Amino acid sequence: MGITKTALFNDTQNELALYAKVIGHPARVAILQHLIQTNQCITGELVGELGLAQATISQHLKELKALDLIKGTVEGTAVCYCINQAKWLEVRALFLDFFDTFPINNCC
Amino acid sequence: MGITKTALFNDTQNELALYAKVIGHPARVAILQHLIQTNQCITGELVGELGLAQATISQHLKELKALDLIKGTVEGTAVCYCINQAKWLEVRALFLDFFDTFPINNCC
DNA sequence: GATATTAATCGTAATATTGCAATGTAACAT
DNA sequence: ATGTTACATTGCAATATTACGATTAATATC
Repeated sequence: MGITKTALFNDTQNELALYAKVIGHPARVAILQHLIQTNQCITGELVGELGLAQATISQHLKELKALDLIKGTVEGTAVCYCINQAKWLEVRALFLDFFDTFPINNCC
Repeated sequence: MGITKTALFNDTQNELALYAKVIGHPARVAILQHLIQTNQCITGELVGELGLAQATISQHLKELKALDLIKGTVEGTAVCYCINQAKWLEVRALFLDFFDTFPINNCC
């Protein structure tokens, strides 16, 4: 059906899944990495860097912005994007929590 | 088109996105968490725990197994699943790397 | 062997995602 | 004012994902 039954799961599970999903595309990973490395950049730079059409990049940026992972400010005709540090640290903590609990022993 | 242009991105980006994608569903998050907490469990237990149909759970388990995140061994009519610790640590390192590099200063 | 139990697989429907061309919009430039 | 530049949005096609009923395969039990 293509629709996820979020009601069956708790908030942490849904939240983690939501952020994992947005990271779950190499273009969005590349955008985040680029923003981290350069601290900021304009959309045109990303369109040049990655090999995707402008409309596609814009769409990926929209998804990252929807989850508040990045911020954008208009600078003339250009738009400057950067990581939303507060959110980044929040999501980072979410993943660290998830990965820090791991089984010591194997079985099966 | 629904198809990701993986050729445009580097191995790390594609790998991270791939694992993020599989974590990007609350049912699979719940399965992983349950396996971590109980160290191991059979499919039927998961079907009882989460509120999804047996076929759906089986499908999610298949995806986790496809990425080698979990292992399953047949035990009579049941199948016992557990975390593949080696892979778990590998993926964990991938995400720690990704999140450990973050910008000190904000902009925009 | 017949039958129950457990889980994987198949088939299908509904929805989501990815990607881009075309178009729209806002700010700047001349 | 007109054109230009930089992005966003719209509309669409192709593919992927989610979910489940029905069926199948494998092992137990009687």
